[in-house]
Amino acid sequence: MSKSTRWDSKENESKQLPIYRHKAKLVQAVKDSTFLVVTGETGSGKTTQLPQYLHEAGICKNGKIGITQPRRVAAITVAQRVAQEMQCTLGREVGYQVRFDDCTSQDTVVKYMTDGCLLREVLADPVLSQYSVVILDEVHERSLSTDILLGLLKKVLMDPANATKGRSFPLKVVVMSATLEADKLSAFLSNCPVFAIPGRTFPVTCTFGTAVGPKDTESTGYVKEVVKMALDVHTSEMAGDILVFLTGQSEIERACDLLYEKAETIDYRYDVQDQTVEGLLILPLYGSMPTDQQRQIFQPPPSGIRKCVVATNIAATSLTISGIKYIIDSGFVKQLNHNSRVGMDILEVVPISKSEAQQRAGRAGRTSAGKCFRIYTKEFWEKSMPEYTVPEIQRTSLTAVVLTLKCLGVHDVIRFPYLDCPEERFILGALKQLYQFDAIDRRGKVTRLGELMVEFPLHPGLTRALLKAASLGCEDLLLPVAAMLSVENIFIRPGHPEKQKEADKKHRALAAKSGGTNDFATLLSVFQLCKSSDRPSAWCKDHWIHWRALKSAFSVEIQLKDILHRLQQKRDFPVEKFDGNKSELFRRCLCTGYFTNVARRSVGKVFCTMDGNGSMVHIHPSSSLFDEEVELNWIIFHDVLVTSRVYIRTVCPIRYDWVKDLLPKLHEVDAYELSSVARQEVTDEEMIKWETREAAKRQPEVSTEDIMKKLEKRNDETAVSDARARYLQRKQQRQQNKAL
DNA sequence: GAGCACTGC
Repeated sequence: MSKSTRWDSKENESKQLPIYRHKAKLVQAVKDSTFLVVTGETGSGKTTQLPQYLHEAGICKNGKIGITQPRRVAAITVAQRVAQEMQCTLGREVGYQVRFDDCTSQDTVVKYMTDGCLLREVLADPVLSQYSVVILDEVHERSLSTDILLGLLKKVLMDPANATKGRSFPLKVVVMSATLEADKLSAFLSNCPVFAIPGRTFPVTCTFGTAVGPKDTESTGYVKEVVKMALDVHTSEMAGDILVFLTGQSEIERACDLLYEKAETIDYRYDVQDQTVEGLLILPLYGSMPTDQQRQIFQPPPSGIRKCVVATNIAATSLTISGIKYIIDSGFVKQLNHNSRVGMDILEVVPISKSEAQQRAGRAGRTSAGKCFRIYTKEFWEKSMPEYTVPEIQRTSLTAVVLTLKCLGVHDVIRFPYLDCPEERFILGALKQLYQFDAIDRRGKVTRLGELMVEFPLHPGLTRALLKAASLGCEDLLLPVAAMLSVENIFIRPGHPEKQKEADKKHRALAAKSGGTNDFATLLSVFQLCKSSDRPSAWCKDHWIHWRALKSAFSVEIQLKDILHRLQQKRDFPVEKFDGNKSELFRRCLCTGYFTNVARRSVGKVFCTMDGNGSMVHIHPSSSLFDEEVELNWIIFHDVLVTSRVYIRTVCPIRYDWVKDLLPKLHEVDAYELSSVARQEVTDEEMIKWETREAAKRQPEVSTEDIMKKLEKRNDETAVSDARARYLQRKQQRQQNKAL
């Protein structure tokens, strides 16, 4: 086939897309208004075609067309396809930019990118002077970055003073979403026009089951039910692959084991409805699985064999498997929720939303009509499942977001135009933490340190520790640690008990090599050992270390180092001196970033946090401090894991002296007082009043009683009663100790 | 004495 005919067929293909008939009207609609909402289900062609139409219409003579995607792979693959359709080399007229991979050039006019990348660009150029059109795609997914971009663009463009500032021509914004959220988006963007494009998907019939009722919101019995249903489908439905949705790795492995076991007993002569079906291929799928094993999922099964993929939510949006005709939906998902009261992120299993259930069902109708079997009852659907998934911005810690906004000149972070407002206490919590890290001052203004911090793609605490290390000239200790802590868990723990023992032994040995009492030091040593190894991937395999994760830690470390060196070129980068040994230096730097996560020994392996909540936490058995006998009274920790207990992982022993001056800062500013700072409504009088109160409150050592008083003032009943219960418990314990 | 979904900069 010659090149031109191949392209002709591509062109015909794109002419058959539902969007093609609306080409002229769509281009006109973009020209006519500042904001435009475009809706269309998957398969309408909006992502690949609209940028081409706008390019053809000459809209990019002033500047680029930028299209955001919530995921890297989407940005890359769509750019590849569009470059092919436009017959140009990828990276020239059509390009993409994602973290660690910039495939654009001077000529690039159609630029696909991740939403996070565009947000970074806004930080450097708030009016996006390089762009003539910005298209936000997949807005219904409500990713954190997309939500922030939406608010920023609204704020910039709705204010006529901003619209022309720094720009010589107007910016157009197109917001693309699935049908459901269209009206809400239009209303948000001052009732801008909505352009609806019909989709091109096949019908999926859904049925409800009997296994999970509204009272079973926390049961895990659904694994068995899901397996039963999968076998039922396999034996009674016509040929076509099955996709099962569960919540996590261990659950998936359990389900697969059960399926193998039961599938063996099937007699294909009598048990199976469709006689062309002669076997079942069972495949697990989850994010931390090795990539080559993931690839297997996409290969079509041998003739006569039905494929059954048992997956996490990764199969809902990130990966598309062709040939799926049947969906089995457990109705649950694992979700990370921020709890502002205890200041912790907790990963929990929760019922999915109705819109998410529809999204899952839709995975069966990509190539032909399909069926979706929900194992939960209609009553569960009505009573336990919310209409929509709570957007990320209402579920996560906002510390980094608030700093970003403040650096963009948005001082009033409470009345910022959010599509859905986060709870005020989430914002106040973020402000409090930024203040504790010296990123903002008492009036809520970004400090010099805050300006440096915003440059790093890290959690603010980690950034704080890194900057401290840099000012002391020991950044080489912290850069790898920061990189290791910002990628997925690098320690592999297999399911089988024998291998588990072996992996644990290797991990313990690695910890021992770095002293055996500091998990952060272990991370540093793993990073260094692997990096200096001749065959790093083999080294990882031998030590039960996740090679893919470590590889990305290597890239992150390089990126962080680049950012740091760039900032150090500037004149006023802080420089300090320190006399002491390396281990102390290392741990002191960590303290600067983790003094919000200090805990003191209570009894045995139980520690008590010092953040005002006084929560009881346990050292996780994976920590090298778990079976350490040495006297540890004070520790800092990286994160919390709530399972059968409240566990802290990645732990490091410290001395009270190192944090004693920092600790009062934890109680110095109550979130309530910061609320006025957040709004920038403080008058001088208020400020003086506040300062006086603060001065009165400042005491050499913070006692539990003080924390109690503060909590009571907050009028947060649960917090108070929880804290009181804990306080009484501790008091009792002290008395018992005294008696002994 | 162990249970981490998924993205993204």
